[in-house]
Amino acid sequence: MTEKFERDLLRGSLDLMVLSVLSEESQYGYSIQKQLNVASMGKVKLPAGTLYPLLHRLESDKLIRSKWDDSTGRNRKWYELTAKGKKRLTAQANQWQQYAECMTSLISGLTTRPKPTR
Amino acid sequence: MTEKFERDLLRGSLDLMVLSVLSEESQYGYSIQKQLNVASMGKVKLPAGTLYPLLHRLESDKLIRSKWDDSTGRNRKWYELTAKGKKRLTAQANQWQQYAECMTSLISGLTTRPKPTR
DNA sequence: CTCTATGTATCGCTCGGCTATACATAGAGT
DNA sequence: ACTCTATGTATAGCCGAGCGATACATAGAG
Repeated sequence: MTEKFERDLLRGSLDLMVLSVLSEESQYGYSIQKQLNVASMGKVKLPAGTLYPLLHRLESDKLIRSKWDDSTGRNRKWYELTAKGKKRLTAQANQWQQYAECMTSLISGLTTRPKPTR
Repeated sequence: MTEKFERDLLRGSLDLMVLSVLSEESQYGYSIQKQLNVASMGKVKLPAGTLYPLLHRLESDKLIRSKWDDSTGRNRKWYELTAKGKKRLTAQANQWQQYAECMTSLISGLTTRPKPTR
């Protein structure tokens, strides 16, 4: 039934996904994981081995910044977007839109493409 | 201006792209390359080092089959979809559609998501 | 007291995209 | 003739990301 997306499908958009869920407010790793799962209706289940290295990479790229905070009971590492991260998010989202249009026309317009030189 | 898509964005859909352009008729590597470039308005430029190994992989997976033919003047390796390849194309296309919807709602619906447990 | 969910982290494998390189032919321009 | 570009296919090797496995710690439920 509703199985997960194949691993490589997500390859190019995991950054964008994570930046997206961080765009509204601070989140910690585990909440990002859960939220993406819910938002995708169970089709995106980021393994911890994917998520945390990804967050570390985004942070070392200065797209997000982190802060440990246990004032909510649990000691969690909260992430938020930097200014650079917000710009990146917009740019990535726009690029993804173009990419999606491109793919859609490719998939649906199978009968209207030019033929190879014979 | 119109720059190429970032490498990883395509990572998960190159197979689908190639299968798509092969869905109508036989093509050879170079024509696939050109056609994807045109169809994407210059944003997809598959390097030969990407394209040919990809085609070999698809062939060893029995999704396409090849045949050398120089009856058109140039000796080219023509590829066509196998039955398995056609099924895969349909499945991949469907999965991509779902993925696209998921991503779109994620990107555009930034204000309507649930909040993390505080 | 145990079991599950929560929460973060890293090692190492795998696999695919890409650069560089190689080689061959057709056609156009000088 | 010669050169240059486009056409055409192929592979070696590097690089980087996703992920399974593993580790460790705490909260809450039963």
